[in-house]
Amino acid sequence: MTATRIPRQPRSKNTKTRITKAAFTLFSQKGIHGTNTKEITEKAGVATGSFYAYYKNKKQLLLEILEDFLNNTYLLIWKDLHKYDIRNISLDDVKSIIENVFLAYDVAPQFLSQTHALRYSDPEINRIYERERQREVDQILKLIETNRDRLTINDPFAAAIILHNAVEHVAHTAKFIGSEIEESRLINELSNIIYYYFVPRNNSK
Amino acid sequence: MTATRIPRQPRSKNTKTRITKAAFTLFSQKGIHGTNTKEITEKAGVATGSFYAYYKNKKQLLLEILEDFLNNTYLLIWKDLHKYDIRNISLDDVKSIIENVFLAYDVAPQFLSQTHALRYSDPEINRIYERERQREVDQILKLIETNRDRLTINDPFAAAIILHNAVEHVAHTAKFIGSEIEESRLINELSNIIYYYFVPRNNSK
Amino acid sequence: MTATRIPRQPRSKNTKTRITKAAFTLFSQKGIHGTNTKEITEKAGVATGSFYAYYKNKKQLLLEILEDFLNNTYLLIWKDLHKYDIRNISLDDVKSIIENVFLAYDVAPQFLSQTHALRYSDPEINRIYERERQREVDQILKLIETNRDRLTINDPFAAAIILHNAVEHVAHTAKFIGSEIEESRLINELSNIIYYYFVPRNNSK
Amino acid sequence: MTATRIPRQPRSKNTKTRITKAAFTLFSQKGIHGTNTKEITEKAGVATGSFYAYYKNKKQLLLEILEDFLNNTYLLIWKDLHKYDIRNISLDDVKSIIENVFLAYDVAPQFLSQTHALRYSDPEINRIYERERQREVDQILKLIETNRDRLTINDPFAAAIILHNAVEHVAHTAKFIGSEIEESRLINELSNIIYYYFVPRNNSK
DNA sequence: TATGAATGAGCTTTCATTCAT
DNA sequence: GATGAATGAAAGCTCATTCAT
Repeated sequence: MTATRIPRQPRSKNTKTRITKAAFTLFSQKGIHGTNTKEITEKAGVATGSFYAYYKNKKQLLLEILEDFLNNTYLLIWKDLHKYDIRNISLDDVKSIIENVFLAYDVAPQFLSQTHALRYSDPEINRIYERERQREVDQILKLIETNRDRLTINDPFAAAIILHNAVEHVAHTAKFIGSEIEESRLINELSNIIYYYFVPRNNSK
Repeated sequence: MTATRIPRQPRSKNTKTRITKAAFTLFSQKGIHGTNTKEITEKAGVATGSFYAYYKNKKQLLLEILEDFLNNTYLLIWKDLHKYDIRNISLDDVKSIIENVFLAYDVAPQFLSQTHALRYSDPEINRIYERERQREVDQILKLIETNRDRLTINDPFAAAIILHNAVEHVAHTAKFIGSEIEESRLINELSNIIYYYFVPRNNSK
Repeated sequence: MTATRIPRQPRSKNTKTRITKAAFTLFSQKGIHGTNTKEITEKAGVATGSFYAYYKNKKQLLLEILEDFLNNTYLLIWKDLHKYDIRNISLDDVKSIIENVFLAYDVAPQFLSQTHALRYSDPEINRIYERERQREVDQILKLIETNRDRLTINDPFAAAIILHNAVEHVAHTAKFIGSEIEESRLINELSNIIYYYFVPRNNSK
Repeated sequence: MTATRIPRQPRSKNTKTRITKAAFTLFSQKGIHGTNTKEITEKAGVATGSFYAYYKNKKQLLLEILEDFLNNTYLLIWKDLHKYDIRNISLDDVKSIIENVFLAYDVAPQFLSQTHALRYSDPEINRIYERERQREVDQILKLIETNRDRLTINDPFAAAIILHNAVEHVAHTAKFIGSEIEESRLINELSNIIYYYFVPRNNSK
């Protein structure tokens, strides 16, 4: 009924930005459920009403922030995948790709963790993440398909899903679940697994 | 002030069990945040007050249920890992292990998904999951260590973490994230990746 | 979803009664729109939550109070109409009937006025009032029908509606709209109009 | 602080008119309480701030609209009453007067219904309606007084109030309360009642 | 004069938890 | 042990009104 305001003047652009930034920070720090609108507006230095002028409700704010984040930041890591020439791909190339994914998690680890957590209980959050995941899987798939004749991969689509999933979640685990092991060791070994999956080594140990 | 009641008589044991079962079902169906105590006690056919006789609060209920579930059901899948003789391990053995993990997720997929989602915002939930994860990683690690000399694995601990993570999350993804691909294809390809990581194939394509 | 509580214990019977009474008073004094739930619960000396244990919302409270009031108090005035023997009805009988209606308005004039005002903007309030109105019109209609052959009334149903309406609203007007004239004068003259409608007087002035 | 603006230039006259018209329509459609200032200014195609340039607040807008409406539209029906020569008044004359009142309710039935509803909770609204009512009652009273010696009316003032009230509310009821009976039947019978009150019929049935 | 972004008091409603019985 | 009525802090959201531009 009440249409949300579309900022036209610099003043209000500022207001919306301040709300978004405050929400981003608080969601990361205290969790989505742990943050209420009052806290957001207070941190943003803005009135309660302004919040609802720009966002229909808390949920819509979250969806917008997440979508922006994934589009602007997250995707970038996987986007350049097609640049690699799989015929000459080296172990270091693989390592470099994986390192980039790990780095992506450093941009806003808390926020990613908080929203990721909601995938399984919130269909709308999931939808946004899924769209992104499929884009990323597609990048991997294209890389495989391009050189399929040179690879011993039976099911490229399944492989793409699994590889994406593995890299993604190992990074995720490394960042959020304890610190029993250094990241570099995980990156190294994951690189090995993937590299030797693409480029079988000789059994001549 | 009132210490949490430890059920001794059959009648109250029944009460606690009924609360636990009702909560498990509702948490799975409606999510943790989506379930309130009134619903739990109503479904359990028990008075509101009884809830607090057995549980300090809603959170403690969740922790207890989760811990029980992981101990009694979840762990079982990985427990028998040491039975495998890695010298003679076949692709089908690997597939069988992975299939078991996938099966585990069928026991209570909704509940797992709901609680898993809270790992990243709730340290106590995370602690319980972490303990479990470490136990499972240990099983894999033992398997590797036993045959280390026969394998080309540089960093067994890192490998164990990654392998566990990959299997775990591919299963997770298969169950909860859309159904763009049949599980069997994921299981097959994941088995390939892991098997050929352990048992390098000849490069003689 | 949350079923409203049906009071079983004396303690809670008391609570519901206190809410109802407080609401009745406040609605009368400050108007329906002018009264909020906080005021009601405060006046009732009851917690906010208790309100919603007994009533789904403010609207439902109003409907219940109104329905009770009309059933228990309001109807009574018209109920005994059939006792009158129209063949021997006197001007004083008519006057007595009208006086009773006027008296009915003294029981809770403010509340009647407030709810009456909502008939035209609220279909549910109107439905309740309409049911009552039709019952009352029926009483008048029965009285007319019984003696139709002795009366010069062309359209008894229309007449019943009009007579009911006139008595009702003259009483209403007398109570709520200024005090430019004494009630007794209105009662007297209204009695005349109705009496001479039933019992035509001679034109021999 | 800022005095309410009195429109002098055509442009602003237009603005005020547009606000008034939009408000009239919305009040009629959605009720007074159901319409907010944003909706009004949006429908008027005017900025929020402009509203407060012309009206102190929402209430004042309503009062002005109502007063205008009663002065310009409503009163007209009763205004010509003195034209009737009561010595030769016919049943059709009475019917014609009543029909006019009924017609008046067709001009803006929703608006009348919405504002009428507020009489009993809002003294200022009531004041406006009362002034109007007294003007109308005066018209009837004059008609009676002019021919008092020819009539059998004991208390002309009371009679005027009652007659006005009856006509008014039967029309009101006919328009807003269900449709269990055709208007024409109500008009006919009401005309009978009033006509035979003025011009007693012979008892020679 | 006109604009529309910003304000914030105020409202309804929920629900984990307590406690008298 | 069990009951369920009562609690009240806290949350989300609305909207009449103000005021800088």
